[in-house]
Amino acid sequence: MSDIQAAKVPAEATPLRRQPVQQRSAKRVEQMLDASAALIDELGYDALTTTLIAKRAGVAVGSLYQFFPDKRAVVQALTARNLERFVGAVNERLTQLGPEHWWDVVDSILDIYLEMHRTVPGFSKVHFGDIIDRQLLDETRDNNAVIVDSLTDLVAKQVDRPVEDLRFAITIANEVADALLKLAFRKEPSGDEKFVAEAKYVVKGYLAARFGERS
Amino acid sequence: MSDIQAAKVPAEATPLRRQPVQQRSAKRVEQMLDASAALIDELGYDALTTTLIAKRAGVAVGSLYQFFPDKRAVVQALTARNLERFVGAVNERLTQLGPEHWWDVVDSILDIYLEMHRTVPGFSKVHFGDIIDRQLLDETRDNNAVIVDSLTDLVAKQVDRPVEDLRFAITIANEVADALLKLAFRKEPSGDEKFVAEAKYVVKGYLAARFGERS
DNA sequence: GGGTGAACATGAAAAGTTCTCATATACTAG
DNA sequence: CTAGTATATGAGAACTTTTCATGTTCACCC
Repeated sequence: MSDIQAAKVPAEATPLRRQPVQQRSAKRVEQMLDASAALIDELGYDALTTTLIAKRAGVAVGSLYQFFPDKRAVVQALTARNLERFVGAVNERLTQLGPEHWWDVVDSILDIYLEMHRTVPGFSKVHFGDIIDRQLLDETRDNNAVIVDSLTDLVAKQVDRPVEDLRFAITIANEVADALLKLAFRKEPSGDEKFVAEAKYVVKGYLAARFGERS
Repeated sequence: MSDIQAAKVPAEATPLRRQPVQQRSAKRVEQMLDASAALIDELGYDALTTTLIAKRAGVAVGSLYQFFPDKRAVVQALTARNLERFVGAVNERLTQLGPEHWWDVVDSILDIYLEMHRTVPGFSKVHFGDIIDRQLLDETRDNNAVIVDSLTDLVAKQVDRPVEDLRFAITIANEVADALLKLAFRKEPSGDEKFVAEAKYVVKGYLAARFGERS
């Protein structure tokens, strides 16, 4: 038993070169991610520089490389953090409100997504399913599946359909929602209302058709 | 009048530092784009290097900078070329087949998109509405509108609705199709059939609902 | 409360990229 | 055939990424 305990792997797809152990370094890593987020917002991904990140975070470049293998990993970690926050917020709201109809769940989730777009630095540029992951990460793809899986479980309780069918439909819905909300934010920095509304309409329409339910 | 003629701007949003005038240089520029496409397919956008592009294209780095202001511009130009080819193919098929029902037009367009994904180097990584444009280009967004506008004209002849409503719906449909087909190609390099089919289903379903028609 | 080893911090410099520019050659018009 | 422009080139200047040897801080133990 103790063997099994001891055998727990630190992290499957570790983006970090070394996991921060002490609190001070954990804090530093957070600072670096914050700096990255801010810089991505300000300058865009291409103009991002390890030196800049370090300077903004108030640390030496070397410290950055103490934990991250390379520049990509920094952005990857930021992406992961954004995803975590999103999933966390979704879970919180779902458990908080108790089991509602999935119809409302869609609204809740999209609202959280909108909220994060508007308030979390770097979220609009770097989140699950966005630019960088597609290019750099493959681990995140599994993370994306986390969302889909959570939702699938939830819906499975309300809809009598094979789970795989549900997962498929939710995967599609997830992708559509992401694309349309991104479009909404491209049209207008704070998210064009008309496009947001249409995103909700499309997603609900699709799911209703696939789940064979009405509200 | 001659003034007006002479005043024609070389190119509004010129991604090129200098337009190739002689044929030999035009060919060289094409070679550079070909090289970029191949390298992006092989190594990904991040590992792309101006030196690599030049070497692969069989030219000196300086030649690259003779025409492109920077690395981004190269990818931007590649994106533009991909877009042009796509629009060209779409127009060809549409005029070739004559005015069909928009239902079939959707199929045609998605099929062309699939075809290009499978045969044009770099298309899956860099095309209108993809990775790089979102980050680097804003001009391309207008190009994207070209597609939407073409389709809007086409549909306007068949559906009696305000043009702006049509344009909006087609913008949405375009975005959804792009997202879902990208998903299909992420699932499987040659495009997962199940996801491709669902993409068509979703797009048609949405448009039918918005256009208030059935097949 | 002092010792010890691991974790952490640092920044100069090695390695690698981007981009420039002075120089040389190819075209094109006349 | 000649001037003038377009194009080609690659060494190197400027800037980034990444390494690493060196010095500090922390956690734990006696």
